[in-house]
Amino acid sequence: MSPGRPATSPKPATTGSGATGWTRQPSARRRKPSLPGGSGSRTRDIHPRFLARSAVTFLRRPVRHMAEATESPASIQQLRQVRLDKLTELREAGLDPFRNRFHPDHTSAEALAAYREEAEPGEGEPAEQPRVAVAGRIVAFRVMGKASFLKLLDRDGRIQCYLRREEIGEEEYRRFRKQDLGDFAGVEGRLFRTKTGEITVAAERVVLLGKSLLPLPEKWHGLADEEQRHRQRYLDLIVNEDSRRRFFLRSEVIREIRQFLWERSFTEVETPVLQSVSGGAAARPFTTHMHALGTDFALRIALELHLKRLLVGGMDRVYELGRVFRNEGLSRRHNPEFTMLELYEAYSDYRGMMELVRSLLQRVAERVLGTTSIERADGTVLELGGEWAERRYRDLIVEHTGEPDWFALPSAAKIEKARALGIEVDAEREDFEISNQVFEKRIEPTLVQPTFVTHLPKELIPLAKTAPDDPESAEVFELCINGQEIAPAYTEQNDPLVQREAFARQAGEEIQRIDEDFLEALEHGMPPAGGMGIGIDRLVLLLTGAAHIRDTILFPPVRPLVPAGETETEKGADGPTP
RNA sequence: GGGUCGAUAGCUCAAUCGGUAGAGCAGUUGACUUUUAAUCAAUUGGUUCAGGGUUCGAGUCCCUGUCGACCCA
Repeated sequence: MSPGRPATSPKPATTGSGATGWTRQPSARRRKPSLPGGSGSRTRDIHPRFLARSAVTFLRRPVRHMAEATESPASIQQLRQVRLDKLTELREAGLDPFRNRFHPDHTSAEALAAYREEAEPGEGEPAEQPRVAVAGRIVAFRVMGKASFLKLLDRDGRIQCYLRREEIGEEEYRRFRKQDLGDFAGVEGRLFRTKTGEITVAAERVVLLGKSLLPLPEKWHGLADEEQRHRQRYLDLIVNEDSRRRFFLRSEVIREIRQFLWERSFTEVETPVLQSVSGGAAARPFTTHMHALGTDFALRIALELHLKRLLVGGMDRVYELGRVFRNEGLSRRHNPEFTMLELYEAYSDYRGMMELVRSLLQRVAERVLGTTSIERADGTVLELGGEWAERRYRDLIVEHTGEPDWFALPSAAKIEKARALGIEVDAEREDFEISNQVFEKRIEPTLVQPTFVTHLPKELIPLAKTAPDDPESAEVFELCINGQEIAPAYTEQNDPLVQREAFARQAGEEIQRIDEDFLEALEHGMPPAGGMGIGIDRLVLLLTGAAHIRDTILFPPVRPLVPAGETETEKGADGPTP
């Protein structure tokens, strides 16, 4: 009986016909019978999990299909088999398809820059161009009879190489024509300019450095499937130039930030990711268990409380650039795991932070993009240069609600007004929460050019000092750019008694979540300070105009690929979360 | 959680009214010594996400499920 196939199948298996080696003997029949061949070992030696999207569909199938693994993606197995055969041929010819030693002395960009324009041939002067050794992945391969062109991709980009049979020898040339897209190769030769003007390496030697067994995605359209781009980011990086550039840029942004803070005498530190009380922000933490101490821990949701302990300890200018975790929703602008910069400067305040964040962002944009003007996809230009606007939170609310006495209105009137603005507010909300809904939904999206929004209601910000000129407000700002919050900054609260009260108000019933250890640190005395945070992922989003925060994260979270039926136990073990 | 849309060859995508599942790239074979999305000729490759239903006949219509994208909460 044909396994897994109903007896009434419209395509009855043709018995025996699949027993020959299907990869080497493509027969004349146009349509293969249902089983690709009896060579189970050939298809079983790679788990289908590794076979791109076919893995997704394969693994979602009912378990009974697992028995028929040999029936799984035939075509990709054939492509792979062809490359395996080439690998064997190479080895039989005494060549190592994964050889170790090749030392490129130029990257692609360095090689292109090394070309000497003044040594162009003509004028009776023979071309005398530098000899270079480059290495990379073959991403284009054009064979034209006795000569071939190929393009190598390395960290700087692409460089073209030109191979002539006459130059590298018949045997070597024949071998090289068997090279596949995706293989790594090293090329040595002199630079020249082709008649279409491209600077190219005229190969004198070509070395295979690493064979690839699986095909690259399509060269022109790249990899389009969003999920696959995240699961197999390495493929995305190879074929999608935008993505490649964005991640190198992200690294440069971080380097410039470190450099800037170094110049301003900040000390970089690392504080614990695992914390017994995760504070410093209002967010649901991820929880875990430490066996050694027999205690539950939470992953940090902010860096703040530990960095302030360091202010107490005398590290006057301190920062951390690290991952924080918030067990909340995923969206275009939110990822549960993200990278944050937090810095604290003793004897500074929110005004000092304004100067610092503006200098920092202007410097980063200038160094990384070469300009402080950023054009969005819709044509709007974000201008980071010059001075930035400064608005009070209350003034913005009054302006946008058209209600001069907004803050004097009773709750019911506020809710009614908010609903009239199309904001859903439930009746249980406190007054400051209603106002903040208006701010987040209606005002923030309008703040496209850099704007410091200052004097937020102090209920929102328990870790900042009260503004001397406005007892209802905290002495803070939120920097908004491109319609979203980029950086909050405070004049930090250093009065331990006021801090304790604010924590108690915020914690309400959950009094056990107050970080007593932090309060004790404050009681030893903390210098006055300004503090600030910047979401690095959002900053990269802003600088690159990426559509989604996931596009700024190399490996964003994805649902694990697990064969159907294996997830049940895990679900059971974890239990439902309240 | 709700709504909308989607899943077809390794990749990017077609498939008219429900009537023989196709193309380009990649692969294979051949031609070609300055190409560049090289070109030309031939050719391999399919569980149309899964399960059920309607029908003489389903990639297409209906139901259920899985996964994903977007919008909303």
